[in-house]
Amino acid sequence: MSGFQSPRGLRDLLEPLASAHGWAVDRAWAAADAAGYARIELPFAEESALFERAVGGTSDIVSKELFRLEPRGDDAVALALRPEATAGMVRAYLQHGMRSQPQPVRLATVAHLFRYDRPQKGRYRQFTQFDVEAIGDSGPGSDLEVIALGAAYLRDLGLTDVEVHLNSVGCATCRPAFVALLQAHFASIAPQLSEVDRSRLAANPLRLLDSKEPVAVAHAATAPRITDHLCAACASHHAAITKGLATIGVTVVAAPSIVRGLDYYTRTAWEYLLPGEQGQQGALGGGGRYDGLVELLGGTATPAIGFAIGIDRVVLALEERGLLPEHAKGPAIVVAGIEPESIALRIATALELRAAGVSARADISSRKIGKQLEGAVRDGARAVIIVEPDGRLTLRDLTEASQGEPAERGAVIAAARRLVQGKG
RNA sequence: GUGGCCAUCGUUCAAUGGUUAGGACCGCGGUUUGUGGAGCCGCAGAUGAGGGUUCAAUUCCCUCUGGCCACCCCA
Repeated sequence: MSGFQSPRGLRDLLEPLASAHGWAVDRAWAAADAAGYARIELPFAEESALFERAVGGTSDIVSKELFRLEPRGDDAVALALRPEATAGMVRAYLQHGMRSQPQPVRLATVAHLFRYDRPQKGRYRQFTQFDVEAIGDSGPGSDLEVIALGAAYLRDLGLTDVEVHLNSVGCATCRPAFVALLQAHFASIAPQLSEVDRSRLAANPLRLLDSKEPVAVAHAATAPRITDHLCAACASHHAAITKGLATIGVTVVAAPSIVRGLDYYTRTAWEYLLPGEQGQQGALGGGGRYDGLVELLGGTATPAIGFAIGIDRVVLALEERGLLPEHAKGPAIVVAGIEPESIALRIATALELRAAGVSARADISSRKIGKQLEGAVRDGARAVIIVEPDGRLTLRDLTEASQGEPAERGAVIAAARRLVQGKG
């Protein structure tokens, strides 16, 4: 053993997970392309201050989970690895003057993110998100479009029973009154609340709704629901979304416990969950409307909405359900040879096969031909091409256990191609 | 960041305060020398790291590292 191992929370993806992960990422880009969302690739690091502003300096994500980079030389600004993608998205929107494009600006990315968190299954220090944002539209249409896009992505991967757990967190007009109402509801049992919950009661009462403490959970059941206390504008927005999702055919579950801690979040908040395995790994993804963020980062007031779906969790869910796509096996053709001197010729032949669109690899060993055949079988190859001492080639069909006569290169390669492609 | 469980070949299991830590799978080689996954034979490969207790530790204790679970939070 080498003595080195991957650092905590940072893992290697081996097959078949590596292929599955890549597949889920490819499908994410494809889903974005198909919906007319522009691809954007963002840097892995940004100014720390961007995250402190966008995510909130007191949030866990910034206060204890940020991977801060050691400053070097005369760097003017402190940098950090990105813990989420939205901040960079909005930064890019502002930096590149996208407000002069038709609104909303539709952007999508697949981002590798970093959080200095305590790892668990489905939670790693480096993870990947499919991130979609529609910036510049305040109507319920952009909510519907974005929510449906995420749900369709998950459904198309095979997670056909995704549920959208939906809530509204109101706006600056209606939320303060509701928070006060909520505070009053919990104040009556304050002495029985746990210490964390009591501090939440003072600092962020909405969080009481998703507390895990039994006392708070019990009391939350009878708590007022924000969706019953929205202002007229928020209420009609929320109603339009609920109705629209029904039309679109998305399974919706009302989820009054979905809350967001920061002021710039407004109205729609949702999570993508799978029934049956809710809990431990949390949601597959989540999204929300953040009408206050662009302005917070220095732009003019601009409404926006987006979601992030955790690719790692998606792959985990697919794996647990046996829905991972069969990953590509070995090459269709293995080029073997009788004599060690033929190794270069074997490789040249494999190259030619690939150029002809047939996956192939050469057996580069000096093993006996029997061992080479055995290796080809184990690799799942369809056929073997044997390089004869005279340089001619013999095609052997491994499925039929039949073998042709030695022939010239072009003819054998063409035959191999027919064999492989004919099989489909 | 808090609490808890865990750690033996690449994988999966076994064993013990005391000779060379055992099996299976995988890998490699052989099976008489140019044709297939079996069988048979053989080879390689581990006590995560560092301390401590002890005549003796893989086994008991501590620290570290890593994994998992719950919390926190989130994807």
